[in-house]
Amino acid sequence: MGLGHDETANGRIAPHNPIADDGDESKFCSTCAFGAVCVGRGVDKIGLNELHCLVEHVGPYRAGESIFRTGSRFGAIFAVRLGTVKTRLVDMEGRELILGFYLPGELVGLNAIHPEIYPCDAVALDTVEVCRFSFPALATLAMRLPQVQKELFRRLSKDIGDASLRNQESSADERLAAFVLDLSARYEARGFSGQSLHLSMSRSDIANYLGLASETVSRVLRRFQDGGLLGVDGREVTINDAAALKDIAKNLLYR
Amino acid sequence: MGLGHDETANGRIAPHNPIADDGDESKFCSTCAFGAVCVGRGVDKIGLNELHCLVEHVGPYRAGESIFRTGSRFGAIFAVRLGTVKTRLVDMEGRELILGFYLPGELVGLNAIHPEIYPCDAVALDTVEVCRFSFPALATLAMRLPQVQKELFRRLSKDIGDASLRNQESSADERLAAFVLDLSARYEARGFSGQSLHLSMSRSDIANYLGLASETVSRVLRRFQDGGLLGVDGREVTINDAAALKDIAKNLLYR
DNA sequence: GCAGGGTCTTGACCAGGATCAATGCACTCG
DNA sequence: CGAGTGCATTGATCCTGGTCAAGACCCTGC
Repeated sequence: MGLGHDETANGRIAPHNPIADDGDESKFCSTCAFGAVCVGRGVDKIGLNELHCLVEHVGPYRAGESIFRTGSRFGAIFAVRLGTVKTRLVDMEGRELILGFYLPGELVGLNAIHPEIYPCDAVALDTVEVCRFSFPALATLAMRLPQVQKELFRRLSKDIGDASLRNQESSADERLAAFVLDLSARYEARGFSGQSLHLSMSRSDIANYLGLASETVSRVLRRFQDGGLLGVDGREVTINDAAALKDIAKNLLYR
Repeated sequence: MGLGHDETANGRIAPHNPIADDGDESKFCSTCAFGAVCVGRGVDKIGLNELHCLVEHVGPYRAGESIFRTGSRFGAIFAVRLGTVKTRLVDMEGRELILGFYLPGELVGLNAIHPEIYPCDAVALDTVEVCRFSFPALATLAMRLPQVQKELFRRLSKDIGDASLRNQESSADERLAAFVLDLSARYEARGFSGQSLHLSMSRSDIANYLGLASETVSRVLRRFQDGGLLGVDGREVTINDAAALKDIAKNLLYR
């Protein structure tokens, strides 16, 4: 904890990767998925303490390591504290299907409640630390604290909406514009810069997630750069014309 | 209630459309989304009664009528009792995006918990009756009955998994094979025939849902029929070679 | 019966993006 | 330092499935 930098798998320093710092519990909670429950919405001190007792800090994981694996028994959900996590399936031909990317403060593993085993892998894209919430304990707590139950319902419901919106068929340009704006908004929601962002994932991860070929991702980013919409330098992206991007992505955005 | 047939908007009789009959409460519950909670899993009599008290029967709706509309305040989730419901967005250019189809026994509206307004329309595809569950009441009940809470978590979680699987990029053949098999399995899970099924939705609804053109749906169905995989007669479909279909759809199925 | 309006089907053509292939680039390690 | 590796970029070609257009089929209502 309190790492001042992001050390990637190959040891290089990537200072842009934001951290949900919990050196100060209240600051941590302000960026965490359950922050609203703990801090903002009138949960009493006892409930707050119980939630904190229930949390277990895990990590760090290095890039490529798994937080959980497909098929293992579901026991907990995870809030990302540091780094970026992707979730993925691997089909029998060994092809990967990326389900989502999770930034600091976001919750991973909600899709495992139903099957009671994790239906996907959760893999660190860079150095990752997480908070582990035992789900049985959380559910029990939710029996007593309406705010906790409500927040769980909300989070689950939101993920349904987000996932089903992604089903819209759309062009490569729309998808990429929406992808960048979505990342930007999520960083901003946690108090980080939404203007310039670091993509922790490879082009082929992005492509896979968006249902495109990685070559297409390259080409579209290039086109956006040439058109002055984005600045692209490897995995560093700056948004230069958010309005134009929003216009391109408009059909994928309103949620 | 207890309608012995399905009367569509134009008055024609379509005897194949299954019904989640609740003339007998216990039979109804056996096909309903909450059946497992009420009947199968050790909820005490009091809890069962409370759940039944909370249910409100609504309908019938005729084809094209809305159960709820985008933007209206979220107050309840609905279990389909009779007929088929689709959920959809309409974008500013008036184009429709179909999010899902719901058969008897399935729950509609779970994606509305988060935004607290319905994020989509729910529209009857034929004559529809539903059970209305006030969500605040249900959440309150869930505070006391672990099985109810658990079932809600499970349903929400399942919808996340289902929605994100649909994001996989795949060919028209894969999508249609998976679509038919999915419908078949869902009918079967409720005790109806999975062998021969009636499609309540138009070709263009299917196409929209699958991210295809309706012409493509026609062509692929024709090809499946010519290949002996399906029997297709308008909206009546029979599955003749489930194994072959599963092989085509294999990458979209294992969940 | 016939006209009218959906929905579905079929055909011809076209384009967006996938695939294949080559090259560049950055970093690691021997 | 130079080979090796993985990722990113760019170009050339091909194919799936979308679009446009016409016709078939079915139901309804006059």
